[in-house]
Amino acid sequence: MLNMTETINGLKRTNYCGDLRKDDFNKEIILTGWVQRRRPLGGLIFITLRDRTGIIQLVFNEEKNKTLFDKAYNLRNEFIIGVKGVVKLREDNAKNDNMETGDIEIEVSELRVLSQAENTPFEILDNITTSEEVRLKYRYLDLRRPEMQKNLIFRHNAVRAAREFFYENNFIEIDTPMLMKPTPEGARDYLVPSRLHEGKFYALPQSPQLYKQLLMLSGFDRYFQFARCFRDEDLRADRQPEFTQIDFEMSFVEVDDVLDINQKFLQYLFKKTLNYDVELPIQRMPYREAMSRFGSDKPDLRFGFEIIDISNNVANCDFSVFTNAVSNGGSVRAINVKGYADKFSRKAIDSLTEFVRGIRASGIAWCKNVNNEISCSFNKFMNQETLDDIYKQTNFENGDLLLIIADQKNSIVLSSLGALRVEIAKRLELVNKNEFKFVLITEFPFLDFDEENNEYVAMHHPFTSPMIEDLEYIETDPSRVRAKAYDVVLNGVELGSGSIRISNPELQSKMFDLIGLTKEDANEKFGFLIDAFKYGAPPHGGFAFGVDRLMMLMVGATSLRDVIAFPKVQNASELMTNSPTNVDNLQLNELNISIKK
RNA sequence: GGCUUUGUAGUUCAGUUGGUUAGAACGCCGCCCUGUCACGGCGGAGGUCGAGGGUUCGAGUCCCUUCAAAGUCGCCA
Repeated sequence: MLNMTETINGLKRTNYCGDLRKDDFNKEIILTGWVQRRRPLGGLIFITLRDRTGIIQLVFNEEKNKTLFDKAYNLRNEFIIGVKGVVKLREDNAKNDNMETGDIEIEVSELRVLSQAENTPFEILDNITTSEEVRLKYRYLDLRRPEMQKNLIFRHNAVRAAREFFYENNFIEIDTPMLMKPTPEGARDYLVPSRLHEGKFYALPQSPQLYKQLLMLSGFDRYFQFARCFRDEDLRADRQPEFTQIDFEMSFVEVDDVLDINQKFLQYLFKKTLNYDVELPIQRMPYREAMSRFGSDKPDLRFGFEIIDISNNVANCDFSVFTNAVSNGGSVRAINVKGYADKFSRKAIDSLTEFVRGIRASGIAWCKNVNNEISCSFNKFMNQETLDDIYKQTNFENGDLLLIIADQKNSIVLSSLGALRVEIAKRLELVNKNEFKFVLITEFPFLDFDEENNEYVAMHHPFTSPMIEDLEYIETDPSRVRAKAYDVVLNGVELGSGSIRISNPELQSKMFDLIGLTKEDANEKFGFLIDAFKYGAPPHGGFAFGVDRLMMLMVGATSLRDVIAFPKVQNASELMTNSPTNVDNLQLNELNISIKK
């Protein structure tokens, strides 16, 4: 086996496979690449050669060179070869219109086998049906597939465009530490034990938040960074424990300035990489409006089915499910699946009910109008007048399906209807991957009430500035206070978030106070920041985009794993290297760590 | 931590109320083939049915435990 492999000495590549065209005919060229496919036809052998740019056909003719032909006969898929040859035009009847290089082929004069290859566990092709589990175990093979190469090269181009944008807009690129002080608030930290400080730990950054604010205090004015971030929380299709952010911060700005840079960046990026025009200004929507119309702070605006409050219409009917919800502080709300009533059989509605039960709603009440015949799951509980009132309120007409959820908790009504409208759009195949609907969600609540611990927590982070006009409620009605915090949402996915920060030390200590952080706690955790603010802080604010999510949407992938070279799977392990793993006691002893059995 | 789905050849799957030697396609190997490009034709190899235990005369199929993967709720300042 070994003596079959040859060296590359003296064989210097002149071209990439996918770049050659018919204008190159008669040129002598040298190519390197992977054997995509071998097609022997008796005295002729065709080889498709692949590199990162594409594929091209090589041809070997037994009559012209028997030794070379025999060598080519022994090639197999994924062998790595170098060839010298001449570009030939194909006869008209031998052209392949499905191939970029289908007008030409290479008549080979020299062949070197640079590496042999065993049969791969799956074929190196697009449109394979191989499970992700197998693909990830052999990720290095999966990454040979043109689709994956395309995704990662797209990502490279996007990152490059992003850097250009921020350079051109006067941002300074600065790295912040990967080993930093643990922050028990928010997501769980990935901890790193310190050898030199027995029993002490660093944490990997969840975000460079504090450092970037300090850079503003230092006067860098505009900073950005491609920041790797780590959060030890459970995974989702759009959530990896290790991810990349385009992180930036600006001084002497207000909300509008940050949002303006955001939308200009998106416009630049989409134009440069996809040649797609993002129209400015991007629509803005206050948090409260997003929640009441779409039941989500990351609404997908590619389809309708907005949420309609019918609490007032049903408050006095005889259906206790509705009346109980309303009288106990909750609500009854509906979405009108306009024009699709005939797509939802009784069974389909049952499965939607199952779906919402999974998100804590107790069930769905429904009305259906097919061919002007109305069927309704709750009409026996109310008079015609009330029904007509509901129909009018929801614009319920022939062909429509009305789905109603009632609960004593508004949050359950809204979030389940919000999830339901997305699920319905998915089932009706109403979502177009090539359509990009942006929305800027603004005026997030300043505080979030944690029912479990009966306390207020900062919704964004404790350095977020409240809106000045709401400050008067901060003692009397804290939940009413809105923050100068905003998100960018694309097609129902949160692409990133940011805020104007507090730059006044007194306001900052008030905020710590409000979220139940004592002076001592605050000093212990953020003393350096509080100190820093004493020496002067410019007004500042910033933002961070999730690069992985952005790439996922831009290439039309449904999982982050398709735009990350070596991703983690659902339980946060990596199938290829099989990490995390046990470490030997020597390593643990040095760190003074013992594992509890 | 909870819920749902999945696990059978290298890969993707089928496998009936529990019943003979577990099948197909693609891939792989061999032979034939001078214009293929998802080449074609003929022949062949390939299985711990995720693992362990149980019920049974008999288990891929039923039960229990466990492992792995996907989605999701909680969680993600």
